[in-house]
Amino acid sequence: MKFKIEKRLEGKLGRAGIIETPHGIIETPAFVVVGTKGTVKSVNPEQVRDAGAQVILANTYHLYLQPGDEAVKKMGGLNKMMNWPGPSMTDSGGFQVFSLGAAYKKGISKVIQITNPSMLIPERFDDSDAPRLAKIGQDGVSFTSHLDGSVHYITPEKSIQIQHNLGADMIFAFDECTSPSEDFKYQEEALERTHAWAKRSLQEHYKLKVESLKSEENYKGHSDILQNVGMSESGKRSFLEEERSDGKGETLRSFPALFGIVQGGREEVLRKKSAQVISEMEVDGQKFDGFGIGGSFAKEDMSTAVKWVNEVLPEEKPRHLLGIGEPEDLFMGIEAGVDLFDCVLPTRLGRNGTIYTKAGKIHIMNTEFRLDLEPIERDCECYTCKNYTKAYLAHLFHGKEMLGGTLASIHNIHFIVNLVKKIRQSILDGNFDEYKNEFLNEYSK
RNA sequence: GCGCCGGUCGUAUAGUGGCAAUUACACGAGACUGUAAAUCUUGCGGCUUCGGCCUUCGGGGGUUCGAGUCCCUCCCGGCGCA
Repeated sequence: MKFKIEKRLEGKLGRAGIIETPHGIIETPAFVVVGTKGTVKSVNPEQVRDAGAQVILANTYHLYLQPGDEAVKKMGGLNKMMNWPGPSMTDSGGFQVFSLGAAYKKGISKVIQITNPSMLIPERFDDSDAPRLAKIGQDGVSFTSHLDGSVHYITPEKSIQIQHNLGADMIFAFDECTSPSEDFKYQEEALERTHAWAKRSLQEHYKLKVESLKSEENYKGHSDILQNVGMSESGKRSFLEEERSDGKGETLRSFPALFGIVQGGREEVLRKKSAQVISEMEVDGQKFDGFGIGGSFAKEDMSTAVKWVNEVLPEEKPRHLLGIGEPEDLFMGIEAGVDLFDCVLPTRLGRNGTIYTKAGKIHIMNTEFRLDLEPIERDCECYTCKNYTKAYLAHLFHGKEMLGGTLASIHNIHFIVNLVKKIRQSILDGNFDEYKNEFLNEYSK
């Protein structure tokens, strides 16, 4: 994986760039479409592509449970299995430490409304005996499968092994996503754990790289490279510069790029420390290829937290703001130097009948749309808008027809992916602020 | 004509003396941010100062402190016998 910055936002952290992966390039900033179980729910890869998506993200935990990472490997890896030709990523399972752990059955998620102050009580609310499917152990996390109740212990090493088997282009270190309602002491404790796990993730990643290079199948024809294995540090470093060419412009061997994850809750000290530690972390000269910014946020905190982190992270590597995706958040993140976003909202909202428009979100099942013969947006270029009316979509949803969720998801993916593309273009054209104001004025009026 | 069964919120249902009345669907509104999610919450007789108040279980009458529930009668529907 390579990353190149093309243009910066004057006086700000934002930038537009290009990531190169074995499955093609990603023009950044970019929105990554989520396909947790190796499928973007309700839409096929061609529809995802046609909606403008460049890259998708699947989940380690879910694919490990079903069908199993070995099965995915046998099917030729994530991309081949799901017939997705473009760049791909996998999340590490770190979010499930939170969603199936501290957040389990509590109705809390990535972004917490500060309007509920009880969410932000200063002392840690000890509910460790509350029912949860994920429990943090000595050196990993034990998960009780939501599918069949079986228990699985996931360590950083295990997460990386699974992700190597899944074979995405970009993978993430195993981390602990914390809730903003945790107190400083817990955030600090969790952060140390995340850092220790990051180190182990990096170690395991490096180890698997070396093993893979040493293996028979990779040996063939590449003895020159392998002679370096086990030799000097500089030698190791040189062959580990992945995606080397054999002189004919072909990639010899591609490894996933590993992203380290910054945590630290809403604490400035912890966020900055984390960005520092993660960006400097190395194993035998190997560092993280990019960075994830994780954690559950209070909406009001998100912008400052992202800025704290991106001021510290090295600018020559890509940054991914994990799980974030409302339009306002995208402008905020891009302005603050984020290159990649992923979020389930376009597809989840779509399936549940909420549709993005430039004038805000609409509930397609509301009475007012039952006889509305207009497309969702007259000037939208997506398949849904070019071919169907709101009345028909409303009918599909009322009738519980699967196509409703599909068409709404296609539009929502198109809407969000292309919003980010337009923001990127505004950076290149030098009119980011104008575009931002113009869009947000109409969107939130 | 006689006998039996039945008529409850849009629909289908629960309810056999304390009931503004069960459940499901439909309908209305809302939520959803590294997917336990094609899911969940909530409203669904009217008014309300949220304590209540009023009007409701085919129509009418009655028994009772109290009736969707018991009695009488009428209307409507189904089945059976003539």
